Parts: sequence; structure tokens; C-alpha cells
Amino acid sequence: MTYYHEHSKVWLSVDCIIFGFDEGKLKILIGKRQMDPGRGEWSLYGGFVNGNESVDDAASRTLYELTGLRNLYMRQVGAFGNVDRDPGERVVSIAYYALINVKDYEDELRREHGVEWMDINEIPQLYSDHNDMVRKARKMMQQKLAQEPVGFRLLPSLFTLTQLQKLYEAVNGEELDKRNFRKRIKDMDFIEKTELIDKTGSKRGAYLYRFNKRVYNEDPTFKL
Amino acid sequence: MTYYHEHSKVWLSVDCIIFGFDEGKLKILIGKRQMDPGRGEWSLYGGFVNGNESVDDAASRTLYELTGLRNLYMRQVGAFGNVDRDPGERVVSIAYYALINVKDYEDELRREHGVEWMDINEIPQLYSDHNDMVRKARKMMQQKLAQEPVGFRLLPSLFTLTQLQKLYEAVNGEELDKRNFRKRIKDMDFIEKTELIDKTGSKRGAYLYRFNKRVYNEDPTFKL
DNA sequence: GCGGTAAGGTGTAAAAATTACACTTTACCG
DNA sequence: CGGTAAAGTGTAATTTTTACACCTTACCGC
Repeated sequence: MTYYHEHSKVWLSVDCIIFGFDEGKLKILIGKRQMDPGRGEWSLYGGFVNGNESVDDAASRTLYELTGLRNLYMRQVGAFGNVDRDPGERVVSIAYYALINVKDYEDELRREHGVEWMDINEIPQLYSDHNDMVRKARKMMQQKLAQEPVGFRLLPSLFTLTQLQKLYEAVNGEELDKRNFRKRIKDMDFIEKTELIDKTGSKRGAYLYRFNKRVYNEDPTFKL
Repeated sequence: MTYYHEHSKVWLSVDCIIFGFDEGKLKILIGKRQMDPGRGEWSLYGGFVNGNESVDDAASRTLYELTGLRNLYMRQVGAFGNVDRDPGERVVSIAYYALINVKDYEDELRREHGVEWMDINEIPQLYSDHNDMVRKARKMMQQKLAQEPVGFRLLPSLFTLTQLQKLYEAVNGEELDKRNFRKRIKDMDFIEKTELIDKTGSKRGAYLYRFNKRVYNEDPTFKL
């Protein structure tokens, strides 16, 4: 029947660290567990890996269940496999982080799932080893954003330079010089200025910019 | 009995990408599979995760089985979970990379396990998704070596500056300027010059250096 | 014992990247 | 029509990075 019968099987789950950027703050989605074990504790949103899907697919599906969004930017954080990480059974979990534009997430769907946006710097104690997952995800995401232009996934497709700057400040936890920041952006051909103006953020209004993936792919150089 | 009974369990394995530095080249340990499925194909060394051990522990144990060495520098690469990655059964594998000093590995033990050192740039096609694991491990390891002084794990505890430079050249696949390299090393207080001289590499002999972990921990700053 | 050889070891100047820093413009609001 | 609050803009100093060539040393073989 099998080559491996002498070894024991485990349950596999996925847990999602979903990053959003709102009100100038970096946030993630967490909710209170609605099932045992750990009912009532703050927790990441997760799910189980089915027999007929890859682990990546399970993560995509779980993200879709929660947000109604597909093709999110998503990366694996790693496997968390301490023996007693789940109080009841042996469950190994693969953590993934995802970047979403908060505005794309319908608030009703969010409430249905009982999750909310919480400031990354004010995360309470979470179920099991979820705090470890969040820490590692944040570190990886921070590094990724410094090396590749994926921060746009956290913003609307049109954004102002101030928004972009605030995003990077929130992610890295440090303020940036406005002029130096804008100088760097100007050097990146794949960040295109449009003729559109956003007036929600100021009386004067600010030019809206857009990320041009095609241009980036021609010369994928990025460093902030 | 369980909360999760409606989901299916999977086998969990670990696979090891073991890096070594020898003859000026970066190498990893691979061997020909001695069991089905995939008998005879080149493969990473791996093993199964037991019910009573964490995934990290399984990796440590597997590394110990193969090398006889404990407390190796080891980091998780990630979970590989395509449905059909194992031809027979559903097996999800967690890959780890490790850094070892080739001289610490007894050659007899190596031969017993039927593994050999292969140049990282000449890795043949490997069993299943092992080439993906190697690629990702190499990228992660490369990045780690640029950010933290862990390259020493690939060298004897006493090493010459030329050895160290060759190591970084092999890891990054590019030559470095000798004077600039040595200038940088001199700025790192935790790389200590000893009075000992190595005469195996040249007629003149070269000073041996040593990594001082304590000094590094006092001021953990590193950038190559 | 001496000339060849092959790796060890050393400093400086030019170029590039990064940082620090302050005032004007604009349009809404009361 | 004055106050306000965010948008937008350039330059000089500093630091970091790069490029580059020659002398030293000890062994080896003749």
C-alpha cells in the first residue's frame, strides 16, 4: 500500500498574516477564535490543507474564503511544527503572508468572518504560536518591500507620493526625508505620474502616481 | 477524539541542503536514492518527521544521522507541498539548509550514507522538487551570509583572509578586490587576527584569523 | 646560494551614493 | 482675504564605494 507506513501522519493547516495599510498604519487581520481549542482567543485566520490541493493552493483558497479576493500577493513564511503547538492534536501549520489593499476588502465580508484590522504594533497575545508567525512574517515582508516594488499591493492602484512615503515609514518604523524620498522615486521609471489629482488628502491636491509593471519588468531594479 | 477529523492527514518529511566549502568551491551533499520511489535518482538527504518531535528537531536529527554532527547552523527553507511531489503518497516536505565545515565530516560516515559533495553550480537533476529546494536554499543562504557573519560555519575555526575571501566569492559567484575586502574585514572587531600562521596555502604563510562570537554579540553589526 | 615562483600583504585618490536641510505654492475654509 | 495645512522643489557636505599596482616573503629547484 505505501512506502512510508511506519511513520505517523499529521494534520496540516495554513495560517494567514494579511497585511493592510490604513490611516497611515500597517495592520493585519485577526479575529477571535470561534472554535475549540482556543475559543475566544485572538488568532490569525487559517484553514486546513485538503488532500487534493497543494499547500500554496490551500493558502490561496483560505485567503479567498476570508477576503473574496484572488491573486493576492502572497508568500510563504514557513512551517511551524512544534509538537504541542496545537493543544489537542498534532497539527503543523504553514504560515503565509499576503498584501492587500484595504479598500478592496468589503467590510461586510470582514465582519461576517469576525476579523478586524489591528495595528501591527499593538498585536495582543495570540493563539498558540501565532505571534511567532506574525513576527517572522513582518520581518520577511519588511525585507521584501526593501528589495522589490510590492508595496503597491497595499495601496490603491493610484496613489500619491505622500501615501507611498507614509507606507514605507509605517513598514520600516522610521521617518523618511520627503525630498530624498521623492528624489528616489523620480529615478524609478516604473512609478508613473498621472495627470490625475487627489484632493482628499489636502486642499491643494496631489498628483496621483501609478506602478507600471511592464516597465518594471524591462529593468527590474529597485532599492529604497 | 479530535476536532479535525473531517480533514486528511499527510506525511511530513524534512530534506536537507547541506552546504560545505571545499577546494574553493561551494558544495552541497547529495546522494543516489536507495529506496523507492525514485531509486537511483540524485537526491537530497532527508527523513520523516516523527510524532514525538518538532519539525526542527526532525531536521536536527536527520542532520545528525547523516553527519554525526550536532548544533549545526541550520535554517528552515520552507515547506514544499505540491500534491504530486511524491509519486506515491501525499508527502509534504520541509526543507532546511545547514552550514558545515567539510573537515568536520568524517569521510567514512559520508561514504556509508552514499552521499558526496557536489559543486553547487553543477547540480544534476534531482528527485522530485529537490532542485527547487536547492535554489531557494541557496538564495536564502546567500542573503544570510551578506547580513550576518555565519560564513565562518563553513570554515575551520582558524582561517586565513584568503580563504574567507574565496568563500564569499564562491557564495556570491563574483570576484572581490583583495584590498577592499581586507579593508572591510579590518573594520570588524570580531574577526581577530591570531599569531598563528598557516603555511599550507603558500610558501610565505598567512596569518590565521578567528571569529569571536562574544565580541560580535556586543555590537552585532555586519555588512559585506 | 640564488633566481624563479606564487601567495601574502598594503594605501590612496576618484567617483558615487547618501544625508541634511528650508522655503514657496496652492486651494480651501471661516 | 488671512490662516492653514499639505504639496512640491535643489544644493552642498559627508560618507561610502570603487578602482588600481607594487613590494614582501619563503620555499623550491637548479
